[in-house]
Amino acid sequence: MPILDRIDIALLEELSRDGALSQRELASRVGLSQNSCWRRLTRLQQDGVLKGTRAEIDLAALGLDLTVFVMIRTRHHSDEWSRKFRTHVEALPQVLDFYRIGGDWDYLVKAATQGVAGYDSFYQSLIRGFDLERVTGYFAMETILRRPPQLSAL
Amino acid sequence: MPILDRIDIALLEELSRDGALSQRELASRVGLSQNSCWRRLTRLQQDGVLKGTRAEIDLAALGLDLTVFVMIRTRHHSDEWSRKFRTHVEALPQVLDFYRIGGDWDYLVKAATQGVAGYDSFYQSLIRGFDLERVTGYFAMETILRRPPQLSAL
DNA sequence: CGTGAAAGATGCGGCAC
DNA sequence: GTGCCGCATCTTTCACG
Repeated sequence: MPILDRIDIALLEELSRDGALSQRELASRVGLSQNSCWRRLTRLQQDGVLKGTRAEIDLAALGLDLTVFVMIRTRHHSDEWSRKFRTHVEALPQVLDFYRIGGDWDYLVKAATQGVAGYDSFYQSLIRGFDLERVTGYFAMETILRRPPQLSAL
Repeated sequence: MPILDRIDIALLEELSRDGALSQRELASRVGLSQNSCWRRLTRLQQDGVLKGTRAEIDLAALGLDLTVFVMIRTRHHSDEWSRKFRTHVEALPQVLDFYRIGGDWDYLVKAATQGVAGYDSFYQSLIRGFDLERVTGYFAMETILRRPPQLSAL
């Protein structure tokens, strides 16, 4: 685990808020010269702490206005069934995140669909051909908060 | 809702995979001149489709190695209680996402903590002072997939 | 939509401390 | 480890076809 000082933390927080910051702007915000800042950045990238930058897209503006969390319980736990199911889920374009979880469910899927109609067709594709014990979708009625990690938690 | 052609979609997909792409590289990938590409980008930004770019940080490399989804049901639904609860949750640094959801729960919180011990102290802070009917945390045993929106779904 | 051009901003790296 | 400085490259904005 790499050792990070306060300046590294500050760098990461700034970049996780705005990945398009110029190195000069970034350097002045964290109180470094542009060059030192650049060297820290390359180090953080090599250490694998910074894993790249992505543009954020407004899904609702594209019609993908429903976010849904789908909890799934299955009766099958063989490697082969599991592998097939993963391949099936990954092939569904509406899927954003896919976790194997503990507790009284097996999988959690986060998906974005075009309204409830889009969810229904997604749901049909999801369960087709797979023997699932229970599937429940929770619709996001309101996104209260969505933010990058607060490294002050460390 | 803005109208997007195939080139816009391709632009958005490229940038959602790598927000640090230079405009030259981006232009050549989608088959445009660098100048046209720039004009489309500024349009997409003004339309609010592109909402900025963020660096992605490897949480596990910082010790935040446990991702947990917390489902919450409450007995209180007044505006005032709701406002206080939201303020309380937003103040917890471990919180990444916070949704109000439908179905048999009221809220869903996604959080990152330092192991199970970190989750326990997060849980204690979360419930302190609030009368919650039921709180259940689902640990992510494995992150199978995490990806930007697949605009081919449109 | 493409081309060409020009000004200013930026990244990267060498160098000295 | 830090800051200073310069060059090559890139972004951004024109005018024009």
